[in-house]
Amino acid sequence: MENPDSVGAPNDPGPLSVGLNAVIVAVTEERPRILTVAGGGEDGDPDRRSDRGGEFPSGGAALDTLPFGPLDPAGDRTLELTLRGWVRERTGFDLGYVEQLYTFGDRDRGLQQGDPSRRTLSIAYLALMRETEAESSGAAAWRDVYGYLPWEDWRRGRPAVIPDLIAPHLEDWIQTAPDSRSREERRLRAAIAFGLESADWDGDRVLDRYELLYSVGLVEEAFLDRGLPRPDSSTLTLGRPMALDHRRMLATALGRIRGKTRYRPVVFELMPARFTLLQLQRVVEALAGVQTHKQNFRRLVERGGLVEGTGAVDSQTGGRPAELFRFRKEVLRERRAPGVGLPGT
Amino acid sequence: MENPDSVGAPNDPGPLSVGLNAVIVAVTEERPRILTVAGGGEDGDPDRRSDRGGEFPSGGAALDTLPFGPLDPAGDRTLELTLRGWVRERTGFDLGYVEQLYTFGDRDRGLQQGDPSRRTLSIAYLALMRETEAESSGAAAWRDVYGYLPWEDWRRGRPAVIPDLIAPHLEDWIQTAPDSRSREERRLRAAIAFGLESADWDGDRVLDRYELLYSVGLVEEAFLDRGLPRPDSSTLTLGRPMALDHRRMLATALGRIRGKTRYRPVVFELMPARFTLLQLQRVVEALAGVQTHKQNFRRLVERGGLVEGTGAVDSQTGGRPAELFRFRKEVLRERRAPGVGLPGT
DNA sequence: CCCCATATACTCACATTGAGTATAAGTGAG
DNA sequence: CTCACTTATACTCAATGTGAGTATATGGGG
Repeated sequence: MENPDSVGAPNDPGPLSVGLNAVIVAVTEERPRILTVAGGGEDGDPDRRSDRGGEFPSGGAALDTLPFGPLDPAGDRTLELTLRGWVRERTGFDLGYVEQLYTFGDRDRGLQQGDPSRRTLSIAYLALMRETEAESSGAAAWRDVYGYLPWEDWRRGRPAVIPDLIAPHLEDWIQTAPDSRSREERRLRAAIAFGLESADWDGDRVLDRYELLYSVGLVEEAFLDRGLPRPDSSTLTLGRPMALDHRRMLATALGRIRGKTRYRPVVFELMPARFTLLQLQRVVEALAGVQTHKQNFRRLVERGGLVEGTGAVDSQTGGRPAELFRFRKEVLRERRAPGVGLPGT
Repeated sequence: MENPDSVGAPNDPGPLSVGLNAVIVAVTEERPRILTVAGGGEDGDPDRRSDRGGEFPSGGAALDTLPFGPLDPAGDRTLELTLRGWVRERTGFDLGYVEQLYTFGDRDRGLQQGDPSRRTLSIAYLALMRETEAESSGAAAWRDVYGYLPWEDWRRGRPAVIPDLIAPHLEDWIQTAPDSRSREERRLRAAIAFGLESADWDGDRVLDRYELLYSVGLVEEAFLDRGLPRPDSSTLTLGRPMALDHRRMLATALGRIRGKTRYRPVVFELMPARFTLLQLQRVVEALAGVQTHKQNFRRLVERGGLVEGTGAVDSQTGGRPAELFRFRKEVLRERRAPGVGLPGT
């Protein structure tokens, strides 16, 4: 990578930069986590990252960011290889499962970077890692996904912020619609996204919810993107903010994982080679953000042919020892859409 | 758009271009169709398109291409708006439903364009249009999707090309694997993709199948991309080829539609405001590429709350008149994942 | 008025799913 | 060494959904 600035000659990067972001997910201790690096923007030059915190409007602590790497036009054959390359280079991780998520290219997504004339495209990827491989390293930190998206974790019931904070703010937003037609649109959108007014909670609509909260001004990024200072504690915002639109990327990633879990055996990318059914269940629940009936979960994965017993047992359970299972990859041949369904599928 | 070349000054487009492609889908006469334009590459300058046919290695007739538009870094606020803009400009269509599909950025996807040193990124979008709005216009043509992907249409049973041509070629490819381990991998991949060896056909795996056929050399693009001449009739290839990797984009789009139909009411984007249940069924079948049980389909959409009767009837059925239905958007509030399931869900 | 075609209603066996109850097999306290 | 406790695993049952039919309704055209 001799030309780390994405496009054009070093002295004239041109109006358009392209880079790659990675949402690297692992589940440890029943929490879904992502790999973040502190501070830094997306100027395509990782080495200048450390001294750029001052460019954030806040002037305060740098925000968490997702790992970012520039795209070298003459570099690797595929975008995915580029991603794997710089992740290995900077974190030492060899990514396993990787899939492209979405390309973010709004004109004003660069506003936080102080140069509105330049457009930065970012191709976001989702990567899944096994918890055993997920050792923290250097400046990178594993952070709880639900620290950024606290309203998404329903494992211990409906989060209190929804009725206490989100619903009232949404109601205000609905009432301030210009006309009654758009008021009804807003009401429907809010109800579907957050499961209000007799609608069911749909775990997959993570991005809808984040974008709604952004519209309503309940996430800090809504202030930052307008060049306003970071709100102090008198202004209520939800979840830990991230740099640029990285939290939107995270929301996209979580929604994708939740959806895909249902029809492709992606959870196993997050599991060690052998695991108990409870461990598997906890990982699925951590991602889905809901609890499931234990006996039915067992029936689902065992009779569904997703796993097979190994004969070995794990005695560290605190009760009766549990058999260790492994993923049965033959299931891919047997079933059209093998996944781990959850309540309400 | 004063700077149609995507990146850098007009005289120095730089090593990286970014553009948008649209897979615009409509269903007419029980066939899914896409909007194509004849010939042309992706150099970011639409005006030069007409005289570029000679750059294709074939030297023959220009290949069908998907509509393409350059990204103006200083242009519209979002990528989607850019797409809507140039589609309106050039075809007169106001797109309704639009979603981002995938970003294609392999280094060698530009080989067909004659300049391997330049990398062209393309962000592909899926757009759905109602058949009534889908009037052909100018140089654009609506083409049957299954003309490009003939193995995907199972409505009249399993396509003969699968046992006659594809399976034997795949078997050769399996046998020529370097070692027995990769032989087994190939066998599994082929079986899953094409439903061989007791595996079920999975309609959603459209992209897997296209990529497999590409690997095996059964689609013309596999020759074109290596700079070889277009194979003559003595070499068997399947389906109508497209320029660059546009057929891969089409495969991505079809897979996405098929998957999404199952859990989001996207089909209605392709239907007129009022329709009979048989019309709806035909559209769903056209996209899914399979037939369904009529009575069960009715039960599914009617009892599932997806549609509601209007009282009006259509007497052009040839038998008993059919009631006209409309989409019931309230279903979005009532059900978490309202879609049109098909056999094997 | 009868035939034909399509629409629509209803039935039935079977699989899937949500929610329990019951039993098994470890650990550690006394 | 037995009991209380914990987790694992097996089994039951009602409700719902699904695949595949049969039966009936209602138009048009000879």
